[in-house]
Amino acid sequence: MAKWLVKTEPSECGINDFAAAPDKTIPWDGVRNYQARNFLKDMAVGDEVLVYHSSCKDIGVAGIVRIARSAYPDPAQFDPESPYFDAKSTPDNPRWQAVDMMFVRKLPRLIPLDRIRSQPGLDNLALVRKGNRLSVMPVSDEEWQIILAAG
DNA sequence: GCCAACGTTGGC
DNA sequence: GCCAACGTTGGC
Repeated sequence: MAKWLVKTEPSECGINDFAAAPDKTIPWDGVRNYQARNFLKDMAVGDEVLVYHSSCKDIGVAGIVRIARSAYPDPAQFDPESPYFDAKSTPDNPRWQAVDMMFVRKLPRLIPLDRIRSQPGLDNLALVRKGNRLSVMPVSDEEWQIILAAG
């Protein structure tokens, strides 16, 4: 079972939104980067995902969710009203994918980015590499352990 | 708010 | 196919 990390702005959709509706699936949509999209396609039901809060006051890993539905065409790409609309995408040949996620748990304390940065063994994790903007990334079992142990 | 780093676009 | 210009990301 693979493991992942996703970045999100908590003002948009953070761990608290999952915690507030623990029995509901929440679509993870709006990813508009090809590399991230390809990782979404690799996600399988049951995979666990670290939820990382970015562009906010408390930056870091805030909780864990899991994949409830594997990749399907992101409906937002077909909606002209949506900020995620993509005129070059068609239902026959959709560019962008979404998955559904579900709450697992909130960490007792957020694991701040600088804590994660200071751990040895995370050199291959895109999150801590300089200038990295990838918003969906794989996390190895070892990296997963290191990150959670830092909390 | 600043700005470095990045991905994408589009002219050539 | 190259690459400059542009818009966005995201930490600080």
